[in-house]
Amino acid sequence: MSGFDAPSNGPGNGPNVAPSEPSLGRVARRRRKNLEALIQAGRQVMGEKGIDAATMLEIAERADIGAGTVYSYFKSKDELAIAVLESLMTDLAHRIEKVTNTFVDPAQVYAFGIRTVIDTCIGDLRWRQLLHRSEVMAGAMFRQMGPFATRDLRNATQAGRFRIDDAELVWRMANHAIVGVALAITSGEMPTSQVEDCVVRILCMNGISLDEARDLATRPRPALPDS
Amino acid sequence: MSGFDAPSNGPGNGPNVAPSEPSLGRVARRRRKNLEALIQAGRQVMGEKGIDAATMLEIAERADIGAGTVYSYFKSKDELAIAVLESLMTDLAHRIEKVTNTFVDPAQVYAFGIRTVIDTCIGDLRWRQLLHRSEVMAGAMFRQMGPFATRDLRNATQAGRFRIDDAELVWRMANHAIVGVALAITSGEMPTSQVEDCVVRILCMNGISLDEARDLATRPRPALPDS
DNA sequence: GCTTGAATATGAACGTTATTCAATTTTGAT
DNA sequence: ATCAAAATTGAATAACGTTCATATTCAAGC
Repeated sequence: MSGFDAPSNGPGNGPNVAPSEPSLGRVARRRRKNLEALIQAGRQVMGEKGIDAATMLEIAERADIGAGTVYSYFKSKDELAIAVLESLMTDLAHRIEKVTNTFVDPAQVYAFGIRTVIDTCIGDLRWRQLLHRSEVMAGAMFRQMGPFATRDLRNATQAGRFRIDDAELVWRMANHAIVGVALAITSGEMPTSQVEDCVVRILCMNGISLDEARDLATRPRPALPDS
Repeated sequence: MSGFDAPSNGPGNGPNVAPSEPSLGRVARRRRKNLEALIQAGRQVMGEKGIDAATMLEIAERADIGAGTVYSYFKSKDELAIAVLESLMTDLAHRIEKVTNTFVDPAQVYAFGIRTVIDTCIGDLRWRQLLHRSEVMAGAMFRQMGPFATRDLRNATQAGRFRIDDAELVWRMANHAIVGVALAITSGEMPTSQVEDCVVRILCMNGISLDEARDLATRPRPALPDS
């Protein structure tokens, strides 16, 4: 089961909005609603046009918020983009966990996650555009899906399936490799048929043999629940 | 075996720009000179301020070229950035080859290259700024250093040191992992002491055991020649 | 209910900068 | 010298992220 629940707002910077308490004042509630609307609008517009081509004005209008007001929620366009991506990542992480917590092999849990993330990146229209800011994408992925992924890596290591000292390190590298692969596929530089090989190589980073990695990557995968 | 522009062990091949042919017209020669000046200016300005903060005007002025003229050489700012990065990559690839073509173990050749690229990314001030456009960085790296890297991967595979079917695939993933690692280190999210572990994991992608990878990554490395 | 000041929202205005384009210069052949 | 095509120029354009003076909303105190 989920030992980690993704916190709504990570440490460091981020929009300052109180957690959802039922006894919150009207202002705070509206503020929260506007924040949600902004992220939702950001998901739409940025998913359609990409992060760079999306304009703050269009996002603000789609969220029914004044252009300048956005900056009382996010310090910059990039911060909004990060929030949007983190929102997507959190959703996906939870959908993945719904499936994998029935698995018995901890290594397979990780393998399933890797494969699913890649598939989503290249399959979901709304994700594709966002790949073109690799470092933002990988950063959000690292932060939001990290707790899940590193937990799986540690479980598999403890079970003797993987050999990893620093799960965060491995996860970070896997992250960037995933984004790179997805970028290559969506831009037509690589056929979709190679995804499995990519998963194999990412699994190799966990200190297992090529054959073990191949075995893990070719196991049948159940379908994801709808979001 | 390798592609047309795959490097051979023969030294003396200059960077991507051919040596000035005397049979070329005066216009073509001046055009080539301006192109070089532009890339050089781009290396300077973008290396100082990063790709985004560098302005086309400053680059044009530093190259002693009219602001609009740049667009007769490059279709866009991004295209100029790509040329700049490719220029850096080519230089580094040749410096690496000067050292590695004395090695006997083909696997060590690759390992040295990986380590050197990471070190350059995080050590050279001019490279650091450029990391923030990961996808451009990784793309240039893939294209310019690819011929060298895939050749090394294939050599090592043929020698039975690595197990790789598609060298391009592995190189692409290594690429993005390298950029991700460098980004994490330069932004303080990861200590420099972890670089060796990163190299180990990248080597693991080549289908070797963790111990073999560790052995490769810890071999003493000769110094690079100055550019 | 009314007042009030602080928090919040607004969108027009600003500044920056990549890109364009009409005018000008250069080129090489006649 | 002449001319047409190619190359160059830098001022003008347009787009967009961000700021800011003003307006609005809210909840606490009277």
